[in-house]
Amino acid sequence: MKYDFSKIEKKWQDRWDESGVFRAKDPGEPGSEKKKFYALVEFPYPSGAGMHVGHIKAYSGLEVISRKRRMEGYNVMFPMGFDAFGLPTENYAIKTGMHPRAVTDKNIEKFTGQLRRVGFSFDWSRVVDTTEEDYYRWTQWIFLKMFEKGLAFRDAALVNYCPSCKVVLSNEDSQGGKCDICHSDIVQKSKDVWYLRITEYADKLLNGLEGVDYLPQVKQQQVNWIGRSEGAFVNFSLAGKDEKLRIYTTRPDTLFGVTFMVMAPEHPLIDKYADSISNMDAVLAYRAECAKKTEFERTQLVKEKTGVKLEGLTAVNPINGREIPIFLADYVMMGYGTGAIMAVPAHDQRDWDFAHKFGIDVIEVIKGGDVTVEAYTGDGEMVNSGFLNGYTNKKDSIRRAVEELKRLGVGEGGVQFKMKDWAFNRQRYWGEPIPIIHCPHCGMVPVPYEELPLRLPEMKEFAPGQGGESPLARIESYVNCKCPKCGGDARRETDTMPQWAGSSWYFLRYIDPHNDKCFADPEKLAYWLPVDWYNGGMEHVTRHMIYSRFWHKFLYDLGLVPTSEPYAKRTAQGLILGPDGEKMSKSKGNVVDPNDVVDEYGADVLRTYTLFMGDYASAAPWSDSSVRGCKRFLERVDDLFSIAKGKGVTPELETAFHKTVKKVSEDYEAMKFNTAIAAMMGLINDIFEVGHLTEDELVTFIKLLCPVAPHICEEINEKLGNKTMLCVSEWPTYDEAKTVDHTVEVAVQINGKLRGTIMLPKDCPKDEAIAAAKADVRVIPFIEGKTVIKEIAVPNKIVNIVVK
RNA sequence: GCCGGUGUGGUGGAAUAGGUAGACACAAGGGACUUAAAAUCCCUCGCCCCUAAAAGCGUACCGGUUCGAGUCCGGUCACCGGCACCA
Repeated sequence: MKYDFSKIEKKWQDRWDESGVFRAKDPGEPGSEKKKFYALVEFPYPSGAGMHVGHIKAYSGLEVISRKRRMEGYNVMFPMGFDAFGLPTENYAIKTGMHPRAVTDKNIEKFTGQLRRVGFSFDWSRVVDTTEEDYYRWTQWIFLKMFEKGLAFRDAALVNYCPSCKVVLSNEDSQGGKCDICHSDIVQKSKDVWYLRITEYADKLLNGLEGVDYLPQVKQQQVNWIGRSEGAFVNFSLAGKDEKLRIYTTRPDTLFGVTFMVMAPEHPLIDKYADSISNMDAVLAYRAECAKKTEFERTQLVKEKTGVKLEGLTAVNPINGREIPIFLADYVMMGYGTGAIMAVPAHDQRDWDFAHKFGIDVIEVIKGGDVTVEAYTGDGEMVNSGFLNGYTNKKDSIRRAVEELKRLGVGEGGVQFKMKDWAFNRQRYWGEPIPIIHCPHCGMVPVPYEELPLRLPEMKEFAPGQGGESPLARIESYVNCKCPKCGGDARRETDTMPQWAGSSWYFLRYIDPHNDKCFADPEKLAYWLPVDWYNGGMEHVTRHMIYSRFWHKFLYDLGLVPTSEPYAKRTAQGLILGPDGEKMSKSKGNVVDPNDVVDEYGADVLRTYTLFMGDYASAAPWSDSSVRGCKRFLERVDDLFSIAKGKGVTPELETAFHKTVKKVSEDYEAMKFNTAIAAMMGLINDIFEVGHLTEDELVTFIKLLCPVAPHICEEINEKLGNKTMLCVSEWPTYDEAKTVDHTVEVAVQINGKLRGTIMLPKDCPKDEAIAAAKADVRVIPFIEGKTVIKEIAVPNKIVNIVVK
């Protein structure tokens, strides 16, 4: 007997909507006295292709948790929105001649339709769209706060530039030397760019990880991204000059092994002492050559070291007075540390390679390897190192070296981070305008807060300008303005913000999405924060999560949000691969559209399958035939109604029910949805074997299943005559004592090999279990005529008899 | 190269304070019902073996610890993710 899913799914979606059961209650409203639970999923980028089933899986996890929490009596907020600024929309708009606004609206409508059909329990009254004026007004507002505090600043820099998209990209966006959006090669270009000083929060971002419940891999990735290293700054003097060459090292205890210095080709001291450098031509040529390479090429390739020696300029080791040569080499970067290093070829492979090529001395200072063959990077006894000789512990020798540097006044301990400041501007139309005015007299002047939002002006042609100019620069009426400070003629900043901006604080706006006085009411923030559980993809745990944690911590320091961390817990779902086992993509033609699945099988089947297909955190390929298995399961659930009679319990099923309630309750919490569903499948198999169950038991069953397949469960509940909707009824409980069987099957092993099984009463004493095992007909042949050496009995599990 | 993860039937995957490997599904094969098909129901389903039982072999590979190892330890290989000349 098949149920008409298209009819009942629409019916229940409408009822949930009309009754407002999924609306989160703000402080003061009836219902807000309950404990709050804020579940957050990463809001989608509304692309023209629409959603694929991977989105559904990403939201289904916390959908189940949210529905369970409501049944457990929580006031739940589970919101949804759209991260809609960005290049794909703009590129599509340029291609088709549509306006990005129209494209965005159309895509959001499509996404909303897809989401609605799946029956998610989102609070649709809180939808945010990062491209709406009411939203980006506050994105700009937060930016101005950062500007006010000196965290948003402008600086000339070599930037990653994408010649195809005609934009400047952050390092994060140009990983691998390729543009993140169009995958063309990045080139280096000098330009004035906006930065957010995220490095100022490096320590806070790192330390904050101690107090949050993130998946260990998530934490580890963030730690690596921030990349804190402890070491020392050392000042080498330039021979014959009153000048210091400052370097950073993580191994100040290897100072006696320094045989040369390396500076980044762009190092400013080179220009300052150009007169002293006799081979300046070669130096400049080398520098020009390096400028052609991207940072990726400089750092990525395992290539032969290149470099050039500075003739006429040498450095002096402050610890032993030794005069050493200075080289330029592109393996040293201006952007990390001080742009110069002390080279210890005996104990750093890069330095060793370089020394080997240029015929420089190698001095061993740590025993343990053969430094004539390769660098030795392990631990060992310090040698050839003056006051450090004899140290064997790395920590101790470093501490001693730092003390000595300090005493001599030539250096001090210090910390470096791998994380760089965040390049924050794009020369594109479809983004938040940066609300800054450039005045020839007053410099950079913020647009007054009361004039926000600074609206994105209307344009017909918004293709980027030549040479990386923002299209906004072409609108005279926009560019030309008066300085808010002095009233004189001024020019407006024409760059826009990157897509990461809007997603850095959206979880705050959900809390109070319609507020026009501030980004969110403090009382509401105090009630809802922090986000109790945030789920999303592993690909966002460094960039998006670190950026948003940075914004949140900034707002916390201003006293504008009540918690220092935005997210109390973070989990991640795995991808859904195409049926061919490849990552789903339009070009491969292996994308599965949730609408097609809903049309053919219904939303409940789609939801069940995305959760049943495998471990939630792992990638798994889509399988059409496996979807049919979930359909059969739900049809069998529907069939339960016809065999449910009377009240009370079915004795044969009682233990199975208690076990299943326990298992499903626990598995949902651990996001082990696949085994939870398997347990319910197992139970339904048991029920059909018995042939009947009670109405009470059926209610328990559909309550367990309803977070996964809510429509069919609500329908059955109604057919049973229950007036309260299942989604607001109480989560079932179980009796721990009734989850255990009275007789258990115990395995019998002889010498560790399974030879039989025996049924024993639960908690049967060891000696009785062993006696029973020995008496088993299948076991007797294996012990007859042999000497028993040892007998092991694990209660309710196993008996192992060792014989000889 | 470094860091992290994974490796289990034809397939997706279960099972780790060490204790009956393959739960739950999918696919496949056989049967029932049907004029027939679909749907549904029943049976079989790691390998070896003509079949069945028994025995033997099986959780990437090699070795170790243990009464007992998918699980712990050492080594090897493969794949996936992240970072990458980071001083």
